[in-house]
Amino acid sequence: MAGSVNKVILIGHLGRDPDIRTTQDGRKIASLSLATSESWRDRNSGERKERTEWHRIVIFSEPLAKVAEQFLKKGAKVYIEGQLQTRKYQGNDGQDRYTTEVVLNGFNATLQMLDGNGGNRPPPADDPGSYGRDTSRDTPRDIPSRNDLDDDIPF
Amino acid sequence: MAGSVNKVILIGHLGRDPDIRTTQDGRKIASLSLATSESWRDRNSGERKERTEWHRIVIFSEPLAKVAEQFLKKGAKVYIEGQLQTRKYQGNDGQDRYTTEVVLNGFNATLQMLDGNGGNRPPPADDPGSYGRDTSRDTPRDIPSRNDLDDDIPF
Amino acid sequence: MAGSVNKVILIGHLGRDPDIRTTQDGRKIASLSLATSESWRDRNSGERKERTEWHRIVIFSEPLAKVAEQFLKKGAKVYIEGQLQTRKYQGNDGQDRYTTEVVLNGFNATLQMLDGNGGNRPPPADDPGSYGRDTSRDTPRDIPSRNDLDDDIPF
Amino acid sequence: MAGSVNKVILIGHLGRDPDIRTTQDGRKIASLSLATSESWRDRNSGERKERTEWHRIVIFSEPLAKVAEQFLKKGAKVYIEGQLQTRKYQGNDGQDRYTTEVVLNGFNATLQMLDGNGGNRPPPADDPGSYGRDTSRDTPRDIPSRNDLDDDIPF
DNA sequence: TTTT
DNA sequence: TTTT
Repeated sequence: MAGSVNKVILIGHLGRDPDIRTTQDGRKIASLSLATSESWRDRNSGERKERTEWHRIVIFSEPLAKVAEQFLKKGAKVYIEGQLQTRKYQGNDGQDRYTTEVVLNGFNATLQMLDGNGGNRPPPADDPGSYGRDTSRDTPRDIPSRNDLDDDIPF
Repeated sequence: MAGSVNKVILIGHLGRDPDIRTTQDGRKIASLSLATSESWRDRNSGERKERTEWHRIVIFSEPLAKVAEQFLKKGAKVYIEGQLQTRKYQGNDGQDRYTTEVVLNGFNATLQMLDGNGGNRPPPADDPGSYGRDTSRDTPRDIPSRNDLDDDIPF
Repeated sequence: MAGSVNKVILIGHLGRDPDIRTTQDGRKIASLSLATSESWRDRNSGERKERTEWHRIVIFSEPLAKVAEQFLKKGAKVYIEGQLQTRKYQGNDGQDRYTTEVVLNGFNATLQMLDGNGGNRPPPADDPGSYGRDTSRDTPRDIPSRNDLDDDIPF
Repeated sequence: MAGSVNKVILIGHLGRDPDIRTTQDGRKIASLSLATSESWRDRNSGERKERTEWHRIVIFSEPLAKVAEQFLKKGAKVYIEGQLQTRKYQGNDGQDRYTTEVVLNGFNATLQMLDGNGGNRPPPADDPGSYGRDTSRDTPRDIPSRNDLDDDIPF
């Protein structure tokens, strides 16, 4: 479609260590569970409210997946730029289900660490601290089909 | 949480006319089905590929919902800024399911028409053409609980 | 710096045809003059106000520069994603001056046409209508130094 | 203009303590000097390059200006969402000059602290840590005219 | 499941 | 200098 944009920008913390998988043809894929929260004061009661949202992040970009593997850990604060994708999968009961993910496929994706050491682990000697855009895979053709994944459980 | 960001930016076309509902306490809520597409040339085959993604947009901001109701129609091209929210609902089989939506709640939300007349309808005399940020409802407290909605089907 | 982001997102109209220049080593660079406007009703007087902002866009990404050259024209509506850069130049009086530009250098840049024909010109037979991210030049090293430009007037 | 967007998203560090001024009618305005950096490896030489960009941030939104005054300090890491504005001023030589700023005017603006304590100062007892969108001033009418400022030097 |  |  002419002039389409699909962009997600998130800043939040990882709820657990990155999950790293390998496709049948040897590429690494990282999945992150990212929390964003907002808090506000209720107009009526005056009490403090907080709402946490959990996001499923899937990193198909291999350089970014490797960064996630090496440098991110539970608790890490990150900036993420990706796009929304919803995919169908079969539930355990055989029925179709859908899940929406924030996909980083290198074409348009960014991952930035916002704390010094990517979580609660002491920083490695070669910790990049920051991280640029993946420039090695930059067209959508690089998105592995879901069939490449050797998992049978959606997430 | 300190320093959290949850932002979605989309430009696409409506797949159908906006769906307008009314909460039990009389507020209007609009739902949009928005398509974004990307196309690229396959690195190997050289053939042209296209992928369309459908997004469910829910407008809790009443001014923006009214704009949607009055001015948007199937085919309209829009710019949307909102945030990601995933909510649980009961499937027909009684099981928990989840759906992820792009929510415009006035606190952080934008809706802009990018074509002259909001779709394939001739423009009304008072067509605003553009549309600013909702400034009348600007805190999360304005988000109606899902229980306010008189629907029993998620979407 | 660890975790830095520099991003500009604009939707507006071109005030004139793109200006195309060629560097000494043969690369094309396009400059755009882009208007964004906002309108609102004054809280006190109740009258309608409008403010237009002009942005100087510089496209170092050669694929995007070619798209600008071929398909954009005065009046075209575009979506632009780039980054802020301020550079120093010598005024006619020999004094230092500064100008801030929105730079599209392929590393992080997007240009999307939002109207069918890129302005008031009838669309060419091969009008792409839309336009993807530049993926051929995707690191900052591709930014031509200003000395490459064969102009002596800043803009 | 129909469907216009003017948005800047920055993550960087403050180069100095915020500068707080007061308008003639008593409103606070904060100015920040914010650095963003990018680094990459040169394609030819293979050496590591870094480029730092300095941004002038002007916070007209009074709640956000107060947050800046109370909680930000040289070295603080912040997320900023604002819009581009270029204004004319008179140089010391009487000639017109222009400066481009990232303006946070409450209508569309966000300021988030990304480190615990807003810089190198120990966190105060009531440090908010994070900070929501200004919702008390949300229309452009709140932008003080530049004439309100009691400065005669642009920055 | 994170974080403040 | 654009656009509505």
